[in-house]
Amino acid sequence: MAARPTISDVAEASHVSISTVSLVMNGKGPVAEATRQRVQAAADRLGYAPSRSARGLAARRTGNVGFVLREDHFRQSEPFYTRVFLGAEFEARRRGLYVLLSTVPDPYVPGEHAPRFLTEHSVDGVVVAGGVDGALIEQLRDRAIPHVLADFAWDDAPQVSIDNRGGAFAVAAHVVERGHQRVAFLGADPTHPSPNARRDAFAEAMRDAGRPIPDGLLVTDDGPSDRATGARAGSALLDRDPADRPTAVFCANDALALGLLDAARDRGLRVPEDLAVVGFDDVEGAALAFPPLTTVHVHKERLGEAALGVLAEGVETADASIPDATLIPTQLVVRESS
Amino acid sequence: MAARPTISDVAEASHVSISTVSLVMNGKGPVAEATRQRVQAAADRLGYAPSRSARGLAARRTGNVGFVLREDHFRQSEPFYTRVFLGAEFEARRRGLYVLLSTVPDPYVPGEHAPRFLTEHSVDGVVVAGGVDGALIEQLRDRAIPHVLADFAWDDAPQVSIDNRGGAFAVAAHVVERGHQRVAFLGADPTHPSPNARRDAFAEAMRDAGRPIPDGLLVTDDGPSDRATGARAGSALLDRDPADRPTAVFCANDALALGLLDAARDRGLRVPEDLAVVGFDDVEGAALAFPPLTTVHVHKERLGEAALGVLAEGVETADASIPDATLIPTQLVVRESS
DNA sequence: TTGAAAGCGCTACCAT
DNA sequence: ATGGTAGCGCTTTCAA
Repeated sequence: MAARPTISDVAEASHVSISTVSLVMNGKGPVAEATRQRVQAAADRLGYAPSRSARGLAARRTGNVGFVLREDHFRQSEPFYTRVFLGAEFEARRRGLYVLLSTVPDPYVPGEHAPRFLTEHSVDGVVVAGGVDGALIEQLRDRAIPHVLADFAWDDAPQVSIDNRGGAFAVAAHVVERGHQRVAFLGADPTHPSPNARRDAFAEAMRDAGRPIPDGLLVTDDGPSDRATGARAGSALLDRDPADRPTAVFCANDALALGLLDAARDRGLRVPEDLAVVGFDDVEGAALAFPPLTTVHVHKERLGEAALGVLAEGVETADASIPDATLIPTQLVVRESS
Repeated sequence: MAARPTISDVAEASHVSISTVSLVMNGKGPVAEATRQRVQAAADRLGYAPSRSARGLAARRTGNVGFVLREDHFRQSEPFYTRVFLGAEFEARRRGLYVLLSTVPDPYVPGEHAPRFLTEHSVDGVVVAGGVDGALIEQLRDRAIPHVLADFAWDDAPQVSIDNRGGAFAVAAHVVERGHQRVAFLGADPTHPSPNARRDAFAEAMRDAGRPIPDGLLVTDDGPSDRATGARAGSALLDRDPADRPTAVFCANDALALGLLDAARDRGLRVPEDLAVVGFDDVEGAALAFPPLTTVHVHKERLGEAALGVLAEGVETADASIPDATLIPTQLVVRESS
């Protein structure tokens, strides 16, 4: 196998200097159209691709971005953040960047758990997906590593978020239209802003609709937002006196909703006749649930794309122009559980 | 913020040449213990971390490995390959490598879908997880990029696989012990070696046990190994004449088994009384299924670790010494569906 | 519009 | 056991 072609090979083949080849490859500077084409042709013919290492060394930019998320989020049954990652990777590819994925434990000890690429400065910026220990974000800030949070918030760090408010309002309109009088909200993981935002917006919308949610039916569990929590906290809701048991429950995410469905089934309750259930996120399992779950669709890939885009713009323009917040729209998907 | 320290800073601070610092940082060559410690101390004090780019450029190794899997495998509801990736990432971290994750579509067109890091030569080797288009593997071979397949096989490419045979034998022993006389096997995705290996081993074991599986009960669907296929192909199995409807079904993976549970529920069959169901993989959802699924546990992280380990060894020793095959053990987990 | 040349920070070879 | 030094392949002034 011939050795990998270098910029000099291309320069030689197209009878120009390596400087010119560099300009062409980066689409910079003023280059005569004829020259550009000749160089490009030679590069294509030789199968030339610039060396990342050399480029990184000379330009002081690595061309890598980090993507960090909490380990338990990555392992969780429904691939929410996996899809956020896919979106980020897609956008990175478009921009010629590589994504280094790393998970961090919770709690996070900066000195011990820091992703290698942080300590080694081998990324130009970092996307943080979902809730993580604030220590990580502060470490990023202290080291002056550009970062964007996707579906999370911390101090005034730049973020890209889901339109939780819009989704919650749509759900409220839906349950009101269905005529439900006793409606509950079930949330969890109070350290994450999304469940709380959904709760507050939902409570507000129901109040606006003249059906304020009584205190006892507005529950936020301390556990993680997973199916087990949904089953447990949901059970408490369903075991209330039948007279004030809710006829509809809006869960802060699909995992909780699936757990609630488990609890309903255990009690022989029919869904949606005896109990309407609505989730949030629209994960894969929502449509496969029994019955298929009414939920708020979140475009996860787009969230990742947006986060990476915002980060990349900030890194390229090298100023502090990372916008404070970007909102990814949501959409109610009515299936059979409500 | 002070500029990032370089090797020269460390050399200066510890009164040695940069060559010596390099040796120390790489744990190579003969260096006096006193010198080593002095250098190390200076490096720590300055917060020095070698530049990846410079190192890669000089050493002609990038320190990156690629991790490729099919896009639909990555998005799928149960995070099987996600966990394989976690294992690989863990092992990579131990070895000071970065992992670049990329998905490829299926079918795969080499010229069009090749992960960037392949064409840009920015990885030292690649782990391929799960079934992918053979064209990808041939491209790897043609470009002489070291690679290891995890849970897949193609020609004589080095691979790390699951002990499908051992798992299938354990399942056979289990259903025989439970006294089942009419047992079926349900597989899918015939292009992947694992379902087929599970089928063949299971058939062999049942034959050995004097309960050969009749042809009609040994089904391999052409569809993907997912829940929808399980429901569809499972329905066909359950709609057979009651006289020869199976009393137990071993599914090639958990997704199929969950689909079969859906089909059984639709028909009002009780599990395990009317129908015993056994899966394979032990994904998150298996324990949460209704009823909890008996299945064969696969240590997914270990699969990833092993694949990365094998790859790294091969890359480091730079010879063709990548072993042909490594086997990751499995274990039967009996829950309530059988 | 193009070219020459000076690094970027490191590894590895050859001296000493 | 340690140091000097020549690149690795590229970007980026600065000149022409």
